[in-house]
Amino acid sequence: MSFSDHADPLLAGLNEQQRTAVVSKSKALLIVAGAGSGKTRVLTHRIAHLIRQRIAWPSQILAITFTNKAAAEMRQRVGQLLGEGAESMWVSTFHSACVRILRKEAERFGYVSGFTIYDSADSRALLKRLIKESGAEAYNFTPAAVGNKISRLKNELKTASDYAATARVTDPREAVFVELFSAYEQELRRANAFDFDDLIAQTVYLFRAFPDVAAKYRARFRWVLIDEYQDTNHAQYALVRELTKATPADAIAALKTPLNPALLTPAGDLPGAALTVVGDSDQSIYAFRGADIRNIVDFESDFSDAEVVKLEQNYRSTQNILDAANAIIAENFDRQEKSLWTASGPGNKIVGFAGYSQHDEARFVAEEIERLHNDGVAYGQIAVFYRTNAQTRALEELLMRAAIPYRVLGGTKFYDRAEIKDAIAYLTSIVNPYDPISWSRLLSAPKRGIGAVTEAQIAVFAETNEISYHEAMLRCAEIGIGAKARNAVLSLAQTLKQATELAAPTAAAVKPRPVGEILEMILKETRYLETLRAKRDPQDEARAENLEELIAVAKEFDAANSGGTVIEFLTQVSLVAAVDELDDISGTVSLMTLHTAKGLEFPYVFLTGVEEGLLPHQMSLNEPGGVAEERRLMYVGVTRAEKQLYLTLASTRSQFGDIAATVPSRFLQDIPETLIDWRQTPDQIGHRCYAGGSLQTTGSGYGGGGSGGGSGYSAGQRRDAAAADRSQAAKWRERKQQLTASRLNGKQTKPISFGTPIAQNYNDITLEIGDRIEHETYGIGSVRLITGSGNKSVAHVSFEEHGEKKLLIRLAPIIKITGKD
DNA sequence: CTTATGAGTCTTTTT
DNA sequence: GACTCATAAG
Repeated sequence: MSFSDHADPLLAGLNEQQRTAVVSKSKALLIVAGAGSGKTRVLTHRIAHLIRQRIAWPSQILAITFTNKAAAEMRQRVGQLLGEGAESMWVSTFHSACVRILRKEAERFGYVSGFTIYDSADSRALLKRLIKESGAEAYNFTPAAVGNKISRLKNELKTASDYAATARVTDPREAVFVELFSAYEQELRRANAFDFDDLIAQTVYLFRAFPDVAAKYRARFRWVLIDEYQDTNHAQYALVRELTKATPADAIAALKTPLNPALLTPAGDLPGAALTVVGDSDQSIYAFRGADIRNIVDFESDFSDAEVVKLEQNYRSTQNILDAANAIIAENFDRQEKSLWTASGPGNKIVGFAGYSQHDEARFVAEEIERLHNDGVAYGQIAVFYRTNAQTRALEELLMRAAIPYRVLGGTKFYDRAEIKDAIAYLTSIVNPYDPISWSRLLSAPKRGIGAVTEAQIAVFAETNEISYHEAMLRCAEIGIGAKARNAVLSLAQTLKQATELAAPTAAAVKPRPVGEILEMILKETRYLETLRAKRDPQDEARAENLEELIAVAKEFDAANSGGTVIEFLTQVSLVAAVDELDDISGTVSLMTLHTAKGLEFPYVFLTGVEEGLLPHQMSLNEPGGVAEERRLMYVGVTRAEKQLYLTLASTRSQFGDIAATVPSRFLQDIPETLIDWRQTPDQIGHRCYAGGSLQTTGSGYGGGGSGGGSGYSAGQRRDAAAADRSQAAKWRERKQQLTASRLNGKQTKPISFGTPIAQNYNDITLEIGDRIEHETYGIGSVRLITGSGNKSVAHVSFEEHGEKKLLIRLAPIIKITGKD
């Protein structure tokens, strides 16, 4: 501690670089912050410093973080440093900030402030309809694929007409895609809805189309700070540029409300805001979402007077962990040289463990956690990471068996559950009765005798008369719907009307009711909870409980936001991220994907599934830069650990009941051997085991990818395996066949409920036209036609009592009685 | 119109 | 293996 600490308590305990970053007055500041280098601390202290020194008012600060959780934390920490005055700062994610701006300015460009935010499921539902309507199925378009492409384009700030201008119109597929894209844009607008990507892109368009709006926000936000800058995409980058641009004098003069003259230059211009970005290109892991690493790499050339501060001292991990992390990331060639170091000593070696199967791996994790816990480590200090959500199954199973309290972050999110989406659809529809997605969803939740036909009739009526779906329902007598359906529609319409009245009373003097109350009223009137409870299924009981939980969430919201509207509640709900759920981790082990883990730290970290095909993931291998990104992902995972890191893998991994041998991750080999203390090495359990005997059950042809020799394959089989390995598509085909085969085998060994003769011939008969067969339920019939081949052969059988049926020969419960008559 | 069943499809990461 | 989709039966 030097004596200058006394000059400014905000600088106390900071190192040289950190201080430089905190006090910098640069208009453009890049803080290159290695993992664990205290960047959150630097950011919060920088903001506090700006305010404390009267360089900025709190209201002039816009700080963008990656998650709402991080935002809340930052606001709280700044508040702590200052004692007060942090309320008027904007601290939020890109998405939340944009929603706030859009809600305020929506009317300017034909939207309503109560617009709906479509999540990816909503977008897909809309696209599905559009694909069907346009007949694009013929071109093999799937909602997911179209959605991804549209998302990519929107992240590049390309509209449908932009794209149409560059697309090869001669390609019919391209032409159809352009159609879909523009239909999608139109439908969103008509529904008064934005998708996730729109939130950013439309804000950029808003600023570009309405200079006075842009000027207003530029004048307000004089200090813009962006965290995790390496994960910004082009649209976000453009947004930052728009916000921090200088504004010419004539645009200022055009403003309705004049600006504080102190902000302007003598010539009357508004200079650009000061921009601080924090990031680490080694931790860029969202390229699949359009994140462009160049945003951070090119920062210095983007802003000619940029100052760069590098934070390389790590305060989080032991040297052993850092050495491993450095060794892993050093293999990425196009990076800026940076090496983390710590003063905290080598610490424990990394513990490695290779299990026989994912269960074995999970068992090790569970046992080790138990051991740690017995040694006095709190569960909340332990985290388990994995590459894919599917890996949670084995982990959860073993943790549960060991009675270890755990919590899965992300995964099947609360708000993704069907019953929750149903309830949310009601609220959404109340706020935005023009939104077809939520309306269509609530129609049959719960089932009330309104089917596809009735729905389509009402929808058409609403759309042709340009009225809301609610209004169309009220007027359903004009449509000519059957009496039974009509009653259901009318009663639902009444409920919606009542709810709308509660949420937004027509009389100005009446105050809106709290969200929890409205939700309860809807669930009561629609008898949704009642219907669920009436069923015997325990799953439905769980659903009812989830709804109760949602009501509790709504009431919590009401309590925390007095006078909070349904719109605000919905906004909050639609923008929650996985980590935002991480409020109380004190008593539980945390399970999460490597992506979710970014920005977090834990004393004890298990990084599981360190295998080829998983980390790096199979899917990344064909993508340009894919493996480099996977490497960064591994780096992120490793650097989350403070005290102790575990790296685990399994020599076989089964997905979908099909067991495959695995190969240790290439990243593992980059870590110096001396850093790892193997409890069980991959060699100990390696390929010998795989080659030993399990091959019979997994079948031939799937042994490629390095499992190599030593097996009982014939030369021909091995050649087959190699050939299959050569092409991805062939591999998939091969694998699918095995899957089918293994299922059939499984069935054969199980006791079969119907007559034994059928069981014996279950999956291995050949049929010809004219054969007579007996089916378990259809009885006797004769084969009229055979289509398809191999496993997929289908017999068209005409049954004596049930007419003609198509049966998959391998699967159908049939027995051949006689040959041709 | 709803529900049950069988077949077919897709498996990376997420604001 | 989980989920969706299409189809047939209730």
